[in-house]
Amino acid sequence: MLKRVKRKSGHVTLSDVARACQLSVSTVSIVLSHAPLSLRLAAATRERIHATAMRLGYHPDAYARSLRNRSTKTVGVLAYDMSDPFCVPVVRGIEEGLLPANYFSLLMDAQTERRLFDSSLRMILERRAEGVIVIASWVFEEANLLADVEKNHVPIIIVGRDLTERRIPSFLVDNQAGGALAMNHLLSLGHRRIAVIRGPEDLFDSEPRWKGVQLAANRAGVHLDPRLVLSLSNRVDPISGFDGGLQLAREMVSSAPGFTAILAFDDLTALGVVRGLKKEGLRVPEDCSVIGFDDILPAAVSTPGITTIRQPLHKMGSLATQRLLEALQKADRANLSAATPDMLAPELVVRDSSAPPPTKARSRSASAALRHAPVSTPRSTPNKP
Amino acid sequence: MLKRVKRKSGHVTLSDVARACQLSVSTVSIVLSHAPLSLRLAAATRERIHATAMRLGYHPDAYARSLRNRSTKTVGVLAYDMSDPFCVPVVRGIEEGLLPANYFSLLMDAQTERRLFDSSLRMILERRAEGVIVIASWVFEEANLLADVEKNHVPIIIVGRDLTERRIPSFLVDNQAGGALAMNHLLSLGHRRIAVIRGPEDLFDSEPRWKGVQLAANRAGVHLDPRLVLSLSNRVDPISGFDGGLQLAREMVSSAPGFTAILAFDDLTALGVVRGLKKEGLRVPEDCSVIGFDDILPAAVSTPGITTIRQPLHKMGSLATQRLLEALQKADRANLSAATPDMLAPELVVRDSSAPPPTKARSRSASAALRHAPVSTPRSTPNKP
DNA sequence: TTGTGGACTTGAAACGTTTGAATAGTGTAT
DNA sequence: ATACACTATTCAAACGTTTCAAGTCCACAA
Repeated sequence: MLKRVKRKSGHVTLSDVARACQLSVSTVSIVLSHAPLSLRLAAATRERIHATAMRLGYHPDAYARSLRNRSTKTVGVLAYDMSDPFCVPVVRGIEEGLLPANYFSLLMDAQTERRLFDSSLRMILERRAEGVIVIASWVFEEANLLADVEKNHVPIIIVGRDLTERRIPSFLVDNQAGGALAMNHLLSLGHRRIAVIRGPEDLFDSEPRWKGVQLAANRAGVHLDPRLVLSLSNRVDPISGFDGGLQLAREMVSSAPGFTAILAFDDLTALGVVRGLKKEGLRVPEDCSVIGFDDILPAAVSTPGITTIRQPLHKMGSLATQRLLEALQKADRANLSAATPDMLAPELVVRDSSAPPPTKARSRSASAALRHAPVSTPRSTPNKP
Repeated sequence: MLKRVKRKSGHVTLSDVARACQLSVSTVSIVLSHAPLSLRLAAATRERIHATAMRLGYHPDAYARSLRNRSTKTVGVLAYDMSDPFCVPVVRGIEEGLLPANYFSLLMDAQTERRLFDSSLRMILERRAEGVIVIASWVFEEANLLADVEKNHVPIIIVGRDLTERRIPSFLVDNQAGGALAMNHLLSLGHRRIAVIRGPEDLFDSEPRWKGVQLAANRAGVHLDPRLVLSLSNRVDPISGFDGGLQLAREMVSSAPGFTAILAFDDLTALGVVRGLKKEGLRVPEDCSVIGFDDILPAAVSTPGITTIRQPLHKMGSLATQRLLEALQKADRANLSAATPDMLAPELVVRDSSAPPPTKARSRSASAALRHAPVSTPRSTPNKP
């Protein structure tokens, strides 16, 4: 039985090891932290110290160590909502970037709550993260905490949203290019009467994506029927897009049928659309094609697999990390700043939810189209091809 | 312009605030930490201190504070893989339990890698978490680090796996009941020729789930054709079940057709099965019903929605947290221990992937069944109903 | 004996907090 | 005047580390 001194915390400390070895704390520290001095120590002593530390289950106190070293090797990661499948690959990308640099991620989940966003950021600051990566998709208010981040000279980077207006380096997908990519895919399959479900207003991505969609349509001389352009309402939680897509798809089928494809704001919306179309008796892709955006897991594993525009989420995370680490490398720790966002190229992923439009003869959708709304006549535009 | 002393770290400290206020560090600390003594201080002073702290963007150093207070208010959460949709709700449940208690979660993602599991646990220990919750689904080796956890008197709890053999409190779903629930659902719909896809051997859940399935089948006097009982191979990553389900479903259709339902090990497997059946020209649920297990997001948003056995993931997380917090409340910090696992009741969630078996007259599946393998004759069993 | 130098080990200060004990300042009753 | 009781503020030590400067030994050369 060990004689057990009344202890404050249950943790084994350096001095516990030192006592057990009959050596000073300094010596033990030198050995266990592999300081250069340890080479000057008798090999036998080193051995004894290591053995004892292992036997007692010693683990250095990161808090004391960081205090002394003035370095925490920690990067705060503030995700807006970990239950959004969007966040997961980004976080993974960040962690994989951090690992080889021996940095450690302090992951906070804001759960789409403003209050939590603030307290998480405060936490990150208090825990002395050397840098912060924010994964933000919804438009968060001018958090005055961001000012505190700057006052404390903590470099910050944002993923998924453009905040270069505040000179914060931003990594995001090129939404406009993505919107165009999606539209062009449908056009190239031969679709002309295309419904669009735009994102909610409070989401940064909505506008540029829609712009890309319009641009591509205009360029091809395809008219977008206003009755077939609806918007999701502001989201309350990450998967509300599903219900939105389901609802809006059904509405469109009854109010303005005859479209042969739906371009949805994101994958969850697209999945909702598929469900809605099914309820209305339409098959995907035979009667109506569907395309999403993001390429999250559910899009890949549902049947039919959802054709979508992939955001390089993993890459966004790892690039942001790269950038942050570079800044941390520099001794001066100057605040990062950037004038233009880093826009990553989206990528079309063709799965089974998109196909050429039904031939008029045998499709329910196409016959409806003929009945209510003739295919718009292509117009040539001044744009280059 | 502030005169700026050459500073080691960019962080604003108590003494910065003290200097700016012309007060001592103690005074400032007393006020900013809302110590009882602060009531004895002049209101004006308090005011001045708060204002200055805010102006400078002061945030207390959690490291120094924890060091001094010997309390980190931190619980380590070690998830086996955050890209598995299984983990996300559990973590959410944990965080929601921790929040009101003013505890803070230190989330580590082991990414299904043994090496990372170890280093994450070490990290958690070094960061002086007061307790640990491990979300483990695959069988991890006798991590000797777990011994260190005990040596340091850190209570530990496991979610998703029974480790009471090592006296570690365990929260998990009652897999056997779940397996039976799934089978009974299919039976009650009228299915008699049912295929089963068992989980991989290295997954703890596989065995009890299968046992429940068998039990329910026996009780109903339904024979399970060995050709229709296949196992997933050991998983390399969380979504490998999808490919497995896809593959095995196709194999079964060609090698032993005629079944009217597939009971899949988990939701991703079920989603794979749906895809596989589709490829073989079978419709779900018209030609073949499919049931999964877990109730993860993709199961809910795919079309048809996957009928599944819901694990109360959120609840598992919050119950584990409750239990841990109770232990932390007690001053003695005795190691937790438990002799029997807490098994939570699973819940049947009926969606659109399950339906009564096709009537023989018009179904492809049924005609195949008749051709190759007649429906097994029900046998009565000695079991009670 | 007295250095001298090497090999090995330790003392002490500092990191940013908190907190019980101590100090200065100010009336007020003796 | 002195003691007393406030009020408002500060001192100093400690938490567990790391690291530089400074020990202590001891063998061996002078």
